[in-house]
Amino acid sequence: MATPRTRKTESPARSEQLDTRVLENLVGYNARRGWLAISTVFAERMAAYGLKQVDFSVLSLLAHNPGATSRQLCATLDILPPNLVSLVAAMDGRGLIERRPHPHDGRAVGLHLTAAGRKLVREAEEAVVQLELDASARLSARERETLIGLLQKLYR
Amino acid sequence: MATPRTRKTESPARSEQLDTRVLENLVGYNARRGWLAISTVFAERMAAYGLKQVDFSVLSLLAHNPGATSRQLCATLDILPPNLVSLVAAMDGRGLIERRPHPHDGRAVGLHLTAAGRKLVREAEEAVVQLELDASARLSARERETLIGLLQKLYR
DNA sequence: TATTGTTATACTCTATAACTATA
DNA sequence: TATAGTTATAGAGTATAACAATA
Repeated sequence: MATPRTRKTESPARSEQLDTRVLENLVGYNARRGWLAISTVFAERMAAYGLKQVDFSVLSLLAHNPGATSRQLCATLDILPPNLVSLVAAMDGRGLIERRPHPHDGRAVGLHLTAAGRKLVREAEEAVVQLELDASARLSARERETLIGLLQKLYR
Repeated sequence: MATPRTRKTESPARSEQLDTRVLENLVGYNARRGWLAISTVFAERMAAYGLKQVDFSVLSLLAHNPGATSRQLCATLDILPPNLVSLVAAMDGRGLIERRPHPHDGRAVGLHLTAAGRKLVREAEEAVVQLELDASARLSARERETLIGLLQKLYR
């Protein structure tokens, strides 16, 4: 164990590494650490596109769900409406999305990617797929699928 | 562009649910959602003990690594030193931990659980184990182990 | 009366720079 | 010169209350 010279039960923390066995048996702890690892790579690579994780999620959803509303994005991504406002405004300011009146509901606004937005999403999705493969390089394709399936059992 | 009633490939976002297939194929997205799900249950149940996730991690680490220093906790949990200060102060103020001079390094402070701290950790660890089982109830014991192992391949 | 989108705001979490005392 | 712990502070991220326009 970690008993350098003298006692054993009193001061094991003198060694550099701590015993993390309890935490390492928790799904929550490991899910957070795993997410954090990927998150770091994501931030590094996607800075080139000026996209954070939420930004990417929103743009990608709009690419595959043209005309989606803020409310739908919030419900899908577990974001609170007030916190989406500035994000959407920023995307609009960058010319990546357009707000059009919703065809069936005068209160709502349909969000659509612009041509520039579609181009960026295409590149960004490729970059994310690659970054994910790199960040999970120690997993086989089969393991990666299994991991995703098990994670979805936690929240879906 | 947006053809409201006739076409079907143009405005799919009229339905309530959005197509999330791209995001659902990403490990990062799923790890975050999975962690968030457990995180919610954790917050609900552990409020009774006055412990957030970091608080629990720190106390649990100290239970199994008596005399660990702030620096070691920071390195282990990926916390920045300034952000641990108030946490440790709070635990001290609640009478859960004690700061003792480090035996071999005059700069460092060894952190130790008090009797009250040890009692709380014992109860809290039991509660967390139970909460984890409930939050991952849709996983078999084997699946839970697999999930943890795969997550660790992402960061360890 | 309920819902969409919004403003304003507060609270928490995370990050950076700089200081002190020891090594 | 480098490290452990700390202070102060800034910036993200997340939360609530309240309002206008529309249903």
